[in-house]
Formats: sequence, structure tokens, C-alpha cells
Amino acid sequence: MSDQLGMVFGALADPSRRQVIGYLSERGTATATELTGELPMTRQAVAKHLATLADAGLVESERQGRETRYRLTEAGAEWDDRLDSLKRHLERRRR
Amino acid sequence: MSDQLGMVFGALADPSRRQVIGYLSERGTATATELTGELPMTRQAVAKHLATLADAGLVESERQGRETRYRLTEAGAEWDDRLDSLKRHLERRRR
DNA sequence: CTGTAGCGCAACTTGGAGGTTGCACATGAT
DNA sequence: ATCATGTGCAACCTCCAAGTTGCGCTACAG
Repeated sequence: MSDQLGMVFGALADPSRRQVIGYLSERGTATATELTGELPMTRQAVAKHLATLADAGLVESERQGRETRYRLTEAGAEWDDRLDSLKRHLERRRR
Repeated sequence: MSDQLGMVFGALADPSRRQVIGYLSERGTATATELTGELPMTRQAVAKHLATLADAGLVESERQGRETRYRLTEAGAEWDDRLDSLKRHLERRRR
């Protein structure tokens, strides 16, 4: 599909994926197996989320030896910032 | 559910719903029947999209006589602006 | 009061998202 | 050479989103 914006929003709609973005932002890089320790699901499920994020252009991967390390793309880092702003914006508004 | 941010992103992930936001931004208000003329689907489908947008807090409705008029909330109007910025941002980046 | 225009509700179908399990393959350690 | 670790692929299940059709109710017009 070529609905770039739609893919990005679709990727961001899932809380697990937003959490992955947060972790990658803190730690720089991570493997699917590492992230599995942080999320209540199997490695394969995490891998699917990472694939979705990669399709949306928010994450990129590089194979190093027998592990595959993921990191945020520039677009992904920008969205991590926007997510912070949006959360604060929502909390302000809630009262 | 209480994943406010997730609901917003989920709502924005659908191109038809983004289009509805655009129309409401241009015209101020519209009914489901009016919007049906602009989208390749039935009135009930449009009504569902409007309900999704309302759940996400992007749109609100008011019944006037026998029609129900929808308009953007403040949050919806802000997102209409952000969508414009994002589209331009994406186009710049594409080259 | 009868017709018709606009809505809402409910049932149903279909496709895809999110998750699991099982297995095969590659790579580093012993 | 063998074993363990990390990955990828594929099949499968379940649930929800998106859309349709059909029907019944409300409200304005004649």
C-alpha cells in the first residue's frame, strides 16, 4: 500500500509499539529478544511489531552476527518527541 | 478502553476518516448523508466513521430537527492542522 | 393524516491485526 | 563436531474493523 501517513498512524495506534519506540529511544538499539523481556508476549509477536514499525519507516534493522539490532530512524525519533508532547498536551487538557 | 492516544491514532489511520476531517474543516459542519456524497460508501458506513471520530474526541454532533450535524472539536481542528504539516513534511522528505 | 427524508439500530460477511506454536536455519561457544 | 542462542518462516486461531443490507422510528411537508 502507499498510504504512508496511514501506515504511520496505524503503527502508532498500538500501545506495545509505542512502548517499543520508547525503549529504542532510551537505549539506542535493541534486539527482538531483548524487547521480549519488556513486553508480555512472545518474541515472534515482538518481531511482527518491529516489522510493522519498519514498514512505516519508524525503525530500521541491521544484522550483526547472529543477532538483528533495531534502532529508530530519524522519522521514528521525531515521532518519539511528538508522542511526549502529545501526552503532556492530553494531560493538560484532561482537567 | 482508556487508551486515548491509541484511539486518536487509530481514528487517523483510516484515509476516509482523514478525508472527513478535511471536509469538516472546510465546511464547518456536515451531516452523515451529505458526507456520503463525497465518499464511496453507504451512509451507515460514514456514520460509523463519524462515531469512531467522536469516540476519539475529534468530532462532536448535535441533533437539529431531523438531521444530525457534525463538526470538529478543538482537538479535531488541531489535528487537521497537524495533518497538513505532516503531509508537507513527508513530501519534502520524499526526495 | 399521509408521505417522505434522515437517522439509528441490529445482524451479517469478510479481511486483516495481533498473538501463538512449531520448526528449520545460521552463527558463535565449547 | 556438537550444542546453544538468536532468528526467520509458515500455519493456525481469535477477534475486531469496515462495510453491507434491512428495518423501524422521528420529524418535517403536503
